[in-house]
Amino acid sequence: MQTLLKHIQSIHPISKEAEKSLLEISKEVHFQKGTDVQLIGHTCKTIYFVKEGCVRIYYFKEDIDITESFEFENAFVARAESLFTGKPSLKAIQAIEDSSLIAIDSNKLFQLFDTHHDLERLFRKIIEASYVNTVNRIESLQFHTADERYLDLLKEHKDILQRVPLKYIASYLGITPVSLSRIRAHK
Amino acid sequence: MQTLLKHIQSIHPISKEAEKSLLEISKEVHFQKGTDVQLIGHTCKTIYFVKEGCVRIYYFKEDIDITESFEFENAFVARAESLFTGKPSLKAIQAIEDSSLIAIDSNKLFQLFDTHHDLERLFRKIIEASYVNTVNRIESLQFHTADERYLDLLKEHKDILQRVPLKYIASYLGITPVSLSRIRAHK
DNA sequence: GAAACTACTTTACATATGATAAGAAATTAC
DNA sequence: GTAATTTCTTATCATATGTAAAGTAGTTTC
Repeated sequence: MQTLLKHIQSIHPISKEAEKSLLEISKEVHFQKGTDVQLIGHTCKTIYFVKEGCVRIYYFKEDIDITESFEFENAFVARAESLFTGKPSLKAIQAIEDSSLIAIDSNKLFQLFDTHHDLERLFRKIIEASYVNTVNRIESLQFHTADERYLDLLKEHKDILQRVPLKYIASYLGITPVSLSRIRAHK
Repeated sequence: MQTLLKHIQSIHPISKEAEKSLLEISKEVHFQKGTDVQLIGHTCKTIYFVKEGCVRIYYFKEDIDITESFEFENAFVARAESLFTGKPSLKAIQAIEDSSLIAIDSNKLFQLFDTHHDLERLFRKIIEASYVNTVNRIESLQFHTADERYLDLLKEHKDILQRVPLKYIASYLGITPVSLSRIRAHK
């Protein structure tokens, strides 16, 4: 749990009481490579923090598996569209490697916001940062070529090729595995 | 200002005192069609609420004008990547029609969060909703054809063709104006 | 260790989108 | 109201990506 507290500290320091309350609604969970952390159709009631390993959010479009996002160590993961609307999610979370996650009960967390103002601020900041990331990703998808997006991804996650199968990377970039192979061959 | 308060009410009701404080840091501003509300290179310190008219966020990629987003009546607009990081923005906000906006001083707003917990919650929810929107937009850019994206946009904003020039719509969809013309011709 | 399966690459062809240029339509300026 | 400017469309050609199929390499299963 120290990893989580340390990460939080770097975003927005919170009181000892808030830390204690947060830990009370958190627990460490483990998932084997390839297994689903959360299933399609399930309403998201948990926010995860990746302590070790990596996960992806994915969904199916007409039977094709599409990776929406990856998260590695020291990042939060949740299916925002379900967590913030209360509707069942069309997406799943899957462990790409054997992973240790810290699961935070979101309903209890939202309740804590009433008594711990600093916790709400912390999570506001986390959401803001995620929002900025997605806005940047839109820019990337809107006007960068697949080629540029591939190179940008490698720059940002230097070890992603060693950790994540290319087929997941392809759909994340918005292209087919065949097209990704072609791009890689031209380097 | 009633429009703003009414909109807020529908998201997360706040106390009379919070409303009063919010109005104290807000003022109505007017922009003529085609003029910039905020300039490129300027650090974003204002959150706007569109009372009337419509605006777009845009930037230049290699001299080409690209529309990142549109906002119409009853929506908030801000350049998130600058507002939440404090860095100068590479983007501008422009009025597409003669527009009446309500300008909220973001630094003062963030200060109010300390005394008005309900205000922070309101804006947390606003950010959450924006975040969900951008996640959905990624999905759209990632695996829908330009054709599908065009039809989706028309469905969501039925009057957009009457209000927004096609060249702005084209770059928003991630395609050239020529390509958009082609898509429209095939309907 | 052989068989089965999965991930990745390569090739050939089809299609969508980009780039450029020219013309038509609409809007703005005087 | 005409001229000038901007916006939009159409046509042509080039290029990137998709689809399908076959082959290779690596991994898993028993």
